[in-house]
Amino acid sequence: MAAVGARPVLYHHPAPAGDAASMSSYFSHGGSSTSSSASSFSAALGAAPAPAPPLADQFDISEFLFDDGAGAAAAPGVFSAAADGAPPPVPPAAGSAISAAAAAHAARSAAEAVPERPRTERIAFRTRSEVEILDDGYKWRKYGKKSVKNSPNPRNYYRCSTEGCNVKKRVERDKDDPSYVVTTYEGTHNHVSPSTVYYASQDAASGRFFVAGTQPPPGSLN
DNA sequence: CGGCTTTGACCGGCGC
DNA sequence: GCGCCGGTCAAAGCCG
Repeated sequence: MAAVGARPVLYHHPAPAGDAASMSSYFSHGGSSTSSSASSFSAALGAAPAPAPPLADQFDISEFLFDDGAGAAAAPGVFSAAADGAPPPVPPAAGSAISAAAAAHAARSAAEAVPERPRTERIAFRTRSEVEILDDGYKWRKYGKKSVKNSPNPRNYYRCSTEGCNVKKRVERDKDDPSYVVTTYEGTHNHVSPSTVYYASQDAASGRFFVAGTQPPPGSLN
């Protein structure tokens, strides 16, 4: 249930066993700086632009940190094609669904004159959660754990366990507020989530993103 | 029995 | 050149 693989397509897992995370919260898109104007990305499933849902106590994405080391100033297509080396067979539907937001992001990045960077997409967000394993619909295998210098909390390393998919994620507790979990995704899945896909769309007037439904929004096809 | 987690070792990059 | 640090590997153990 969270935005995965640096794209505003939300995956909802039907039955998260044990953890409280259904992607019913909303989150902010804070541009390239970690905590600035966290105002432009709000997602609400189905209807209203969402006051805090009942589950917010357990799962609440409070900050959406776009930490793309990806050179996102390139073409809008980078979001679906930029995984290390091998162009992933992203389904057309997903590709088009992300284009609107990708374009918006690319435009923003271009305006900031991002210098060349390695082509690895990275996206980080902070969630308020008791559990560190957020069920985002993908299957992750843990491959490492490390205590890092600037944090009293260990950092856990996960890799997507789908064959051929080398997306990684790091999970660690916020050193300032242990009730928050900082999750960093790196790379792009070259397969679809086994769960339902929700497509994001952007409101032209407010610039806000929202979940448009389970089919590509009409205006999102470039 | 297969897949996953755990955990210490190892390695490469970077700063001093 | 050296030491530190973050990231990954891989063997062993655990669990369903």
